[in-house]
Amino acid sequence: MKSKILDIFASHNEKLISKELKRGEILYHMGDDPKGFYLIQSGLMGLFHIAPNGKESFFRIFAKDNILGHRSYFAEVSYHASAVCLQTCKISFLAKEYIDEHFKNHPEDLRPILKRIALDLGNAEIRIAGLKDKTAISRISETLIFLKLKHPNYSWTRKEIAEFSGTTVESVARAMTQLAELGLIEKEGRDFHILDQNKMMDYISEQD
Amino acid sequence: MKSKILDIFASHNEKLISKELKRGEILYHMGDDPKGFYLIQSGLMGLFHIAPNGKESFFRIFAKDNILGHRSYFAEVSYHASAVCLQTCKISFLAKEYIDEHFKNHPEDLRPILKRIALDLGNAEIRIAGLKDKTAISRISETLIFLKLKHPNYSWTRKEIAEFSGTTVESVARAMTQLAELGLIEKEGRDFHILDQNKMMDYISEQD
DNA sequence: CGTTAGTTTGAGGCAGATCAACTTTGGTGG
DNA sequence: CCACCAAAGTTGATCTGCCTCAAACTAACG
Repeated sequence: MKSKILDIFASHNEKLISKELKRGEILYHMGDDPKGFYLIQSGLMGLFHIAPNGKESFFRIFAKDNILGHRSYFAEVSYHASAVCLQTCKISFLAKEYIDEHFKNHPEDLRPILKRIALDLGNAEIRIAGLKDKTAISRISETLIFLKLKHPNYSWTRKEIAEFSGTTVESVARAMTQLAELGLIEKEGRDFHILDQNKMMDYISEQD
Repeated sequence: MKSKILDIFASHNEKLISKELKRGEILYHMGDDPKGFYLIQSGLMGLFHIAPNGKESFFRIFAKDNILGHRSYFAEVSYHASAVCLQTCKISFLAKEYIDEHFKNHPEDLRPILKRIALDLGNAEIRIAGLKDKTAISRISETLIFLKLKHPNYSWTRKEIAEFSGTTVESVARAMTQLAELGLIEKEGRDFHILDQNKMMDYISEQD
């Protein structure tokens, strides 16, 4: 069952503006005001926060058929993070006015978005708790599973893994070396594979 | 402008179940399945996560006219945290079935809830970033401002401040001593007052 | 192949947690 | 009303996980 959100884009075909982004390009910046929704047709995007001191945090991933920019639109605030292209993307943009109109006519379509955001809020809060009660290697292991299972073909960089797990590039390198020695993952060039997810989950719970 | 959510409770007056909770009592536990919405008539509640190793995280505050249990209901998952009474509460409970029905008939009422959750998601993610890029004293200072401005009459404990800021009781005590010496806050028994919020904000930005 | 971005490894430092001992507060029951 | 005492808060000493800094290595792309 596909989200009804796609229908909003489908039914406004002639109003859509297409964009193409290459790795590293930015779709929108922290602090910008939301102008509408972005639908990812293909590729991979990440939502990142950059602190005044330069430290980056990686909040969420967006892939094909995901929408971007919806949280700030509904919260009625400017973007709290920047949307960055991880892998060449084709993106459709639909302006605010059409979205306003759509939800006025189809308020029941709010529900799948509410569900998505409610899930994301739960995940975010679990990550807050994890930053305080889990070790670095445990968060890194979880992140490897999460990112790799979600996008097996994309070769995640150590930096992305670090920013998602709330650690550093060096800690990720050390953790991955250790996990490889334990036979839980396998390194292949810059990429990696998860060899035994169950043993890895067990390993995570031991780390307390 | 009051949220329309209150109307859902008002219009189901005869269906409501009243509860009264005293400090420390639990409204629902992590892992329980949502059975409906809770509306706080008076008092103060907190949403807490307890890790296997015993470490607690304080996610959100709920006061008069706030609803509780809505996130899990819309996410369609069990509670990810426990709702604990901080100050004697009067609470109304409205069962799921009435809520289902209400939103089927009034899907436009989803919007204020979506807004609330979208804001909470933003706040949660900003807290994730802050745990990595801000110092302990900076997070503690922010937490003092946030908690005290939101509920000036409630005497927040060092433990609550610690669990909200992602630090420890001892770090909070030390930070508060320091902030008092700087003339930014004033300690009065176990309670405290913020003397100069602007200077305190400046102080926070210096901590990088 | 050469260049550069990405990765690894080592050494060292430190912010903040932990552990422990002591003090203060404020509620309550005699 | 006051004395008591358990809970809350403070302070000092120590410890440690992980970050930081630095330097060498290597994959991948043009």
